[in-house]
Amino acid sequence: MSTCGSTAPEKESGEKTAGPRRAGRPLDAAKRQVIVEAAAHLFFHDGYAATAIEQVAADAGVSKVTIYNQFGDKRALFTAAVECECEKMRGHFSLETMPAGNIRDRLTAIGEAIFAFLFRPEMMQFERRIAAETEIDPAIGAAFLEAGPWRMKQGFAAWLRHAVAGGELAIDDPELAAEQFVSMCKGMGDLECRFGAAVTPENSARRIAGAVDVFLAAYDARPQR
Amino acid sequence: MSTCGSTAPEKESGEKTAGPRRAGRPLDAAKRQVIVEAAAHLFFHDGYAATAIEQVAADAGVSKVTIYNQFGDKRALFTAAVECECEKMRGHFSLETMPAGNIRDRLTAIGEAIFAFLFRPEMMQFERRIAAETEIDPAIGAAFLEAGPWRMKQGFAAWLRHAVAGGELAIDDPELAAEQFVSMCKGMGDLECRFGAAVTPENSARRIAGAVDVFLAAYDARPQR
DNA sequence: TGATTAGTGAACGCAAGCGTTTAAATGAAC
DNA sequence: GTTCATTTAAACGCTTGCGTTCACTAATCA
Repeated sequence: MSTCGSTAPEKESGEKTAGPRRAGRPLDAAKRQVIVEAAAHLFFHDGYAATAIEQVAADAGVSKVTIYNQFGDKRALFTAAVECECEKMRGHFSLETMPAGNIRDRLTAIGEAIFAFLFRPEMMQFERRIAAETEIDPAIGAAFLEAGPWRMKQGFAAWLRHAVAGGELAIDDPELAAEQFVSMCKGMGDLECRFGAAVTPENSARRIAGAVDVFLAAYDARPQR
Repeated sequence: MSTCGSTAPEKESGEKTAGPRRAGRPLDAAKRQVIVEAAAHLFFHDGYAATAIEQVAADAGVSKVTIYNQFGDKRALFTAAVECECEKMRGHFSLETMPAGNIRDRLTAIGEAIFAFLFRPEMMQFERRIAAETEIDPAIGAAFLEAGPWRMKQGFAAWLRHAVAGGELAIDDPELAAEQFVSMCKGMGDLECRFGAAVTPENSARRIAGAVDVFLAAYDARPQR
């Protein structure tokens, strides 16, 4: 459980501008946290429009007025939920703990890890919602790209650079190569998932194996034959 | 302008079941067509929830009651709009008219055509909407996959098989290879577009060129060196 | 202790929008 | 020409849900 929201950067829009010190009872940070958590769950499960503030209040065990007190309006609450989720995402994925082995096995493991991470139902839901809301507020989409895909791409590109330095791979443009590998792993599974078709484990395995094959055909520094 | 809707298959839900012949004034097929057209525009531009039936009626130059007469309710109208759009899509993309040249140039041309087709703003909008509504009605997503991505994949796989038969490419699994090529062409441009980031022509060109390079490294039947 | 602010629960005002109804006009079939 | 269903315009009922107000209680600062 992360602490996003409890130390939120005090935006001016709608939220009370907390000066050096205010008289009277302070805002309850714990409640704020519970509210954001409940809101995130509902927003990303049911959608923005389909989520009623009253329901968020009920789930959070809090009065509706408290929500308006803390966030100002529904959009601000949604933004806070997105920030919270992005914050969680930042910590979630890392390539540090990948197993050893030859380059082929390691790539396969990475492909599987990426796949497992991206294709979780919650992640698909989250992506769908963010995409829908990006039209209304582009900053939401930008925050997601920064926290998720771009960050991941940089991490994987760094990993590839390391393998290049070690003489295992020969890559001119690691960023591009990173995109290519991840894209091939996803293949059409991406679309199928988003549009409600079942993605079978066999298909996924085939895609990952195929991605490794093609990737190594292009970038292996010491081909087997 | 296609004629989708005017010869709709007379679903039982909400729509009048037209037997062999009914007495009185028949439903106006031309109006039905105009309504679907207007509805599609609004639904895919503003979203399902944000589209008011009254607005559809106004845009179509038709009474609201006529819409309820023809379609029954809002969801049925949306479904009709999706079917109409899918029908249009079926005719739109073909690889028949690709230019001649060596395999490298032809692949590049195909990559560019695919890219141009998929990244049109209307297409991105359409995809977003369909994804959002798939949760409510999975049949909508399935219809889209059938009419769009899967169809396209089959077409491209057939093209690849042809190139294999001609001795230009060496591919075991053309369906998988088709996915890989298209996925690499899209790269992260897909995500960036969906989440509101600008996709520069330079990046797109780089992705397509990179896709061709990697694809040929893996599948070229007669490598240059 | 007293001022100030947050939290609660209930009620309200208000706007949007779906789907229906009415009464009159239109148009196709027989 | 009669018959019957569709079309139209306007109005209505109804639901949902945002955001606010009120009276009251609880917590914190000075």
